[in-house]
Amino acid sequence: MAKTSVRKNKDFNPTNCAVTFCMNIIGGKWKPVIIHLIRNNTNRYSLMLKAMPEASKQTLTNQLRELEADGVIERIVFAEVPPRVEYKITAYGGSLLPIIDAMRVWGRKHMPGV
Amino acid sequence: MAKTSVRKNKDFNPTNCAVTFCMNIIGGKWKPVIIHLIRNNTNRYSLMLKAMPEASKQTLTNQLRELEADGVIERIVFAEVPPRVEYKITAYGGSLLPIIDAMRVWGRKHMPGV
DNA sequence: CGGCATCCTAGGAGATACTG
DNA sequence: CAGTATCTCCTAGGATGCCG
Repeated sequence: MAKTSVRKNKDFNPTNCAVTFCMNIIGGKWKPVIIHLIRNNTNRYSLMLKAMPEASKQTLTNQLRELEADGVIERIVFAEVPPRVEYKITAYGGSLLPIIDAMRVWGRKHMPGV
Repeated sequence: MAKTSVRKNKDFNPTNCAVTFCMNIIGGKWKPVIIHLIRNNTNRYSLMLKAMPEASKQTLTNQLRELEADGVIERIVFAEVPPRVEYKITAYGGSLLPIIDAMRVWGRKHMPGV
C-alpha cells in the first residue's frame, strides 16, 4: 500500500476502517487532480506537470507511483524517441470514480468561493 | 522564504480541487471513525476514547475540534456533575454521510483481509 | 521526455502530565 | 469527566540535480 496524507503508524489503519482504506488510496495531495486529468486525456507526464504547476516533478512521480502501486492507474511506456509515457485508469481505479464524482459534487456545492 | 509562487498550507487546495476540499474535512486519521461512532450513539468523549484505544486524548480532542470547526459535528455540554459532553452530527455533516457510506462499501469490498 | 537520487521542512499525530 | 499544555517524532510533500 502506498503512503498517503493520512498518517499511518506502521501498517495499522485505525480500527481497520474501510473508509480510511479508501482514503489512503485517493487521499494524496494531488491524486484527485491526477485522476481527473487522466480521465480527460491529459495522460502524459509532461502534460500533467504543466497542468499542475504547483507540484514538482518528484511529487508528481511519487503520486503516480503510489496510484500505480495501488492498482488505480496503469503505466504504458512507448519505445519511441523521444520517449513517451501514458497513464490510464484501470478497471479497479474506475470503481473509485463514482465516489470521486460524489465528492466533487459535494465539494462544489459547499466550498467557499469558486 | 517563499521564493516560489505560493507557499502551500492546508488552506490552499491544489487547483482549488473540490474533491480535495471534501477530503480535507473527512480526511483526518480518526475522523471517519469518529463520525461512525457518533452516528451509532457512541457520542461521548470518554466512550469514543474507549472505542478507539489507539488514539490518545489529545488526538481525539484535536480531531473533534476540527470536525466542529468545519461544522460537521456539534458539541453539546451538559451542566452536570460529573460533566457530560455529547457530540452530534449537524445537518451539514449529514450531507457527507452518503459519501462516507459509499467509501465504506467500496472499502469493504476491496480491502484485503478483514 | 520522463524519470531517479538526495536532501529538507512543515505540520499532523502521539505521549505524558496537569486542571476545572 | 472532559478536556488543555507541552514536547517529540514521523512522514508526506517540495526543491534540485543528474541521467538514459
